[in-house]
Amino acid sequence: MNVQTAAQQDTFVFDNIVDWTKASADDQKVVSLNKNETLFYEGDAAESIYEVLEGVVCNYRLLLDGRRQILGFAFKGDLVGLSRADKHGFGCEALCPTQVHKISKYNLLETVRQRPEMGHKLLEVAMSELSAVQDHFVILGRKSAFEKVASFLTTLARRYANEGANSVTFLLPMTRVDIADYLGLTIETVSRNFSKLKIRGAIDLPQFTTIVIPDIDCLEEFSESEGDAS
Amino acid sequence: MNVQTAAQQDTFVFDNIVDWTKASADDQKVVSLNKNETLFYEGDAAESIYEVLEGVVCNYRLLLDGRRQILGFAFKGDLVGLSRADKHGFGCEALCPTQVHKISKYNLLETVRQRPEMGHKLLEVAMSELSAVQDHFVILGRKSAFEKVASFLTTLARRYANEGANSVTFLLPMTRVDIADYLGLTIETVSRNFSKLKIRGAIDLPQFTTIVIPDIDCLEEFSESEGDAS
DNA sequence: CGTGAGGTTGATCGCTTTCAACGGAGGTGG
DNA sequence: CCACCTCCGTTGAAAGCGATCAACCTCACG
Repeated sequence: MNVQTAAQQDTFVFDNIVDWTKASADDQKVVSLNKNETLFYEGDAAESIYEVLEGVVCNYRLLLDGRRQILGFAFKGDLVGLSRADKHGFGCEALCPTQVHKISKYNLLETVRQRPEMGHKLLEVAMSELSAVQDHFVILGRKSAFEKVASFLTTLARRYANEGANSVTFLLPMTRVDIADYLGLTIETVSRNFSKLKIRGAIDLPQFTTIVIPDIDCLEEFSESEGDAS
Repeated sequence: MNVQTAAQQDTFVFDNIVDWTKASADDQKVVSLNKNETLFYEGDAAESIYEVLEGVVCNYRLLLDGRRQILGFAFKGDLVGLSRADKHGFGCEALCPTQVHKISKYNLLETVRQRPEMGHKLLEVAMSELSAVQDHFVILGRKSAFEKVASFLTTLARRYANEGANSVTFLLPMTRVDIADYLGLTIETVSRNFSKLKIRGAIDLPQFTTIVIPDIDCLEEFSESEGDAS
């Protein structure tokens, strides 16, 4: 559900869900979404939760005047739509062609009732979410634009990098608008700080969507220590 | 755990916890804290969770250079320290004389294993947390300083107001520093926007810590519609 | 090729921060 | 009892960062 979730946790979550789906019911189905298609809107009845099988979705909230805040991105293996209320508190849409596994909330809760250890695991997923959310608070509330962008790319880099690797190349699944709405910035500011990171050699951008990070540790240093050197 | 939690939910949460504590164990104890005393630090072993019995605490994260982000406030009836990891991901300290109920995490998990419906309730608490967290994201990422302060006071007002009442007077449990660190602002900006709200008649401040809100609905209008009138 | 969406870069504006001075409340000691 | 001090909050002036406005670029697609 959130981009902060570390790679190991993904696997952990994924394993759990596979477990549940095998365990619980047979009315579950796969939903396919194209780029920019909506999985559900804020206010829709929250009858199901979803597991991302392939692709990326984002959760977002809108203000009345159209301002948007992206709450988090959900990658393969992440859960979306977990909510106590009977209505979704946020919208969710695909950033690229995406497949999700639709899981009836009723069945899920039934399973939890019947099999305590499932509830325990689900609780752990929810708690992972809560802790994943906290970096994002610090980023939004207390970091400069430069640090925000560096933090964001560092997190993505660690997600995409192989175990133990310190360099990585990947394709950005989201646009500059999405990044801006996630970090509480404008697209121009995001773009300028991409350039700034490029000038300093922390990243390379052979194409708009291709990110090359030669040294993740180096990039990470920019994420908390305002680029004060000129 | 979070100031966004609505009053009804508090009661709901509180009822649950009372239930658990009766159900589970006998090694639970009450911890008393004075103003500014720490319940636990970021990185401490997370062996217990806490229920606030009286007073207010805040959860916060620090950056290396001392910048602080308050993640949320926890009032009477709220839970603190829920976490999947074995270390606390944030610090927690009292804002005023406070009593908390210390609940061994081990006992809690044992209870959940033995009594599935407890896990279900705990899960609902965690999910309430997640949804409570989302307003805060919008506030931090997409609102102006004026809207942030108005949003904050509106939430507090609804928490302290009697059921159905549209006006309320209460004492702020937190300092301007705390508010600033919660909203991602400086104390000066918080102070200026308190004054701005006062000039517009949305609030009154007979003393520093006394907030008078004659019309909560009116105050709320400022929380999403930038005070564009002069 | 023409067109449009997405991205970058430059110039300027304005909100929030920073720096600084002041004021009130509470506590302590002479 | 009052002078003094410190903490917290407010207010003013100036600086700086990110937003806004605007022009241009790149690429995919018809």
